[in-house]
Amino acid sequence: MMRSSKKVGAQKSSGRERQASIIAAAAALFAQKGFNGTTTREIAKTAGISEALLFKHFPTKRALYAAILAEKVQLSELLAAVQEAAEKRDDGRVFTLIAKFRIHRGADPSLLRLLLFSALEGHELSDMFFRNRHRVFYEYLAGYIARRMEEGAFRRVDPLLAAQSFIGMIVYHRILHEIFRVPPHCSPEDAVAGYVDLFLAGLRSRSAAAKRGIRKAREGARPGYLLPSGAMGRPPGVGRVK
Amino acid sequence: MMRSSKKVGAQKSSGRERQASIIAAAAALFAQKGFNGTTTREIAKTAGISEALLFKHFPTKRALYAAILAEKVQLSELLAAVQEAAEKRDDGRVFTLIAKFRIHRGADPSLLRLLLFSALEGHELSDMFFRNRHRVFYEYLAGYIARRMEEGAFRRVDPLLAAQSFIGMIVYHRILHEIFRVPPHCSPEDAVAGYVDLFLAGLRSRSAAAKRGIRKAREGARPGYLLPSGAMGRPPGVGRVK
DNA sequence: CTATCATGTGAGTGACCACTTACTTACAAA
DNA sequence: TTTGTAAGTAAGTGGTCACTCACATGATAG
Repeated sequence: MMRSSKKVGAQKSSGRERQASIIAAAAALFAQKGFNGTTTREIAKTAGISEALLFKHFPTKRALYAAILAEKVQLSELLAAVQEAAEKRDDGRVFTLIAKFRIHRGADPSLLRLLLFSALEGHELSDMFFRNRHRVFYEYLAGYIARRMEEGAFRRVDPLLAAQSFIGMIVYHRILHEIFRVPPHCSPEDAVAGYVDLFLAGLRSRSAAAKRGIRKAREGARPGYLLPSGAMGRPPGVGRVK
Repeated sequence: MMRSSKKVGAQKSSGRERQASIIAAAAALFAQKGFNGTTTREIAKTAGISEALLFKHFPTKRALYAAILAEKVQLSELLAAVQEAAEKRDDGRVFTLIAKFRIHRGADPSLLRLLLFSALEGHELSDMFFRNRHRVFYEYLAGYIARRMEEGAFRRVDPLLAAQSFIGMIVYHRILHEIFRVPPHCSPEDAVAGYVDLFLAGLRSRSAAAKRGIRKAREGARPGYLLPSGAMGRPPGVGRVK
């Protein structure tokens, strides 16, 4: 009864803004400590609001998590740049662009942690997340490599395996430094150059002699590495999700 | 008062056996669900004992976790086999052995999960774990690659970066299949062969012409990749994290 | 037989968790 | 001014967590 202007709390924001600030706070915490390691109280405090308000925006903690994952699944402008280099058959540029992008730019440091956490914790959205955001790269790459093989520029190898190798180098590089905190022993630029050089050298035709004889395609049981047609569908229904 | 022969529980075991069975149960659960995602009740139940007994063997949940990590840090018999191939300069065998070992044999499936979980959750033993069990491989490899470079068998590249690339391919392969549950698209043998082929092709001297002229070592500003002197010396101070 | 002691347990304990309830406040349309 | 409603909160609630305590059991040494 004797309360006048006691409670101040957060000033009012529109639902959208508030939702965004909650997601930002939660993403940082989940990336740092995982889903089970983060409490809703912490999230609310970080976002500067009460726990109750948090639950007015997201019905459960899991729904909030799902919203974060869904939001992070926007694909980058990277593919356009790569596409251009790919059409010019500039192999060095194609792989350098991808490596550079994933190593310094576009490398939201919390994203890798979030992704690993969600996969390890068996979150049901992890698959979708992984498939849209990550797999796209190496399926696209596999398509490019297969094309260059047909053209005789690359040796015949399993293109999907080759693409995985390249992405593997890059991702492991990040895991080493971002997750295991291994201090870098050379500049990011040198690392990118080193990976691309090593990988391309392994792919290029050793001698022009290999150029004919491609049609044979002895791979036999090649699975399905032909370019994911509709690579990124619409982000599946996120809001609710139990 | 009316109790007569009610409680049966586990039959008595020696402290050692019991401790081992607790560790086994806990390791499986931690690997599956992480530290925060696993309850001591579950662990006790899986081990077939009461929670109270669990806490008689390990003072805290964290101590139990530490015991598991410490136990998993025994290094394998792998290095001996590799050493032999290395002395014969059998490059293919060296890399195939390592890849094979890490891909099908000696690949305790829970180990990768445990390692990733502990790194993500910032457990203080993660550093030690990683350094002893994992880093050894690529530091050893870097040494071997550097030697083969000196001998003119490999192109001049940054040996540590090359070693990381190779381990990266292999580890990413496992992460893809064990963590993200991507179905394998070829047999493990083909995968191993593919990775080794790709990697070695990238390393080998393109032409014999390169063989002389190594002494020049035009790298100029080469950083510090000269054979980790005491390959597994004391770790660089990485040990923060609560 | 009995005292000892490691091995074992059921039944807690306080702390903290995700989530709810009952309420207030600010603001804009009527 | 009234009033409808979205934005906001303090103070819970039941359940679960890591961890404890008082006591039971059984093998064995004297």
